[in-house]
Amino acid sequence: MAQSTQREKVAAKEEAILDAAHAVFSESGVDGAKVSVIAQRAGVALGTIYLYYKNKAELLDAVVARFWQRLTQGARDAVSGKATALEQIDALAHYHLSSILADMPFVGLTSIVRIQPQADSHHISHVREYVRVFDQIISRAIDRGDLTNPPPLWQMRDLFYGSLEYMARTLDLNQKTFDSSAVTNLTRVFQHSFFGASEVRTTVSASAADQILARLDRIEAALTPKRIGT
Amino acid sequence: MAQSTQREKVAAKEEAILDAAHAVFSESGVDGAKVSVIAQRAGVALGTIYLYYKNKAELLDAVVARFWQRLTQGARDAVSGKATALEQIDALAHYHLSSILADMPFVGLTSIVRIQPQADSHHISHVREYVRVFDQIISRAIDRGDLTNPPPLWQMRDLFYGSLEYMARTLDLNQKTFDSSAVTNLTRVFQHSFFGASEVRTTVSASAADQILARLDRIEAALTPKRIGT
DNA sequence: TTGCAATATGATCTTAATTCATTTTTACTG
DNA sequence: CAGTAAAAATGAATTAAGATCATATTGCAA
Repeated sequence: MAQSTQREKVAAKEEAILDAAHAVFSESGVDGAKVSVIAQRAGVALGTIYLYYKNKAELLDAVVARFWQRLTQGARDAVSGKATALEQIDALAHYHLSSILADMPFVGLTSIVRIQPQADSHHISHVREYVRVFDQIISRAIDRGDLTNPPPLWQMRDLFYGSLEYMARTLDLNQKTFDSSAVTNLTRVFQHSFFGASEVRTTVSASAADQILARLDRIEAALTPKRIGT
Repeated sequence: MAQSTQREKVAAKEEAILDAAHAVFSESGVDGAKVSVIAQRAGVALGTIYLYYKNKAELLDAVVARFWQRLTQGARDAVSGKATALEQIDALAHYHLSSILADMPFVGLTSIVRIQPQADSHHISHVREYVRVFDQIISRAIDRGDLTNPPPLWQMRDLFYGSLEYMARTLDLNQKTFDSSAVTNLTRVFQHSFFGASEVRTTVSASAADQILARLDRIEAALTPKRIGT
């Protein structure tokens, strides 16, 4: 700890406690994690933990909160470069799956937080913030008219995150690493079920090329006055 | 307890303990549940619990095991009357969603069991048995040739159960009861993404077409000031 | 350097899981 | 039906871990 100000020292210690707690919770589960071990790992005395967090449950809350915050930031970054809704969905799915896979033991824990009768309002608001990344992608696509006759947003959201969490569990259980086919297929589901206009599904694919050509013609025509940069 | 034989008495007492445990775990969560309260609720002395189960964790395991067994039986019954794969999927989704909704506080708990380092092999095998109902529907459909070029079974399975669990959580969170549109839309996703639309994926180089479409989307997005008609 | 407020410590307290010596019930025998 | 040995049940005592708090240490300003 080579911090100058007191504030920095305190912040660093808080970080150390959260890091230790994250590790110990991941290794031993919530019940198995001993506060004394967390304290030891963080290089502070047992009582110090209770200076920063009221009890074990609040410590877990803090670790979970930090987890969601980081995840949210990462998700925004992952999506930012992509143009179309489907590309964004694909990028988000890729990011989400690889992120939770990288932290599986901890992710298993987070569902626990929900159980605590009180105080999960924090938790919920963090999750809300996180899934807003997805919601915005879809909302924009709907505004743009990309989705014809879409189901309620929450159903698409639950389909997306529910599928990915379960896939992550399966991959983890089978000692597999990231599987890009899972992401591709999920994106494809979105494409076929929600994005693809009803005609794409009903009429035959043979006309796909014709459709594309027709659309290119339309775009080209629309572009003639204007110019597109690289 | 008006049982005649000793065996029946013991079985009845075991049932009573499991019932009490199920209730108390649901009400208070795993940590909050006191074994003494469970014992009281079951009408036995504290020590008696430990005659039937080695510790609290094993008691939870037993409750969870019974939960999965009942769920499996119910799922088989729910599917048995239906003829086509899509009807069976719809019936299973309906059954699964309403079942876990009816027992949400407990369902939240079950994910915990996975955390315990040891002994979840039981748990996993129960879950495997349960999801076999789904797997068989899909396998038969594949054999029958209903699915052309399907994704791996586990991905469809995780999509199915993951979506439903998340939908259940959302409904529960919003104090909603069963929502049949959620089931309908999930079934529709299966129909459009896996069952129908065989040509789309098989014939035309799907990836190439997708890439072109994605690029068109990007171009179209870049044109946002100008609107392109259909 | 001194004094004081902010921090940190870990022995102590408390609560709840688990054990086990004792009691009660059951089932069998003469 | 009494006697009795095994099985089942009990709850006081033990143990483990979370939480508290009186005391000690540190950082900072005058």
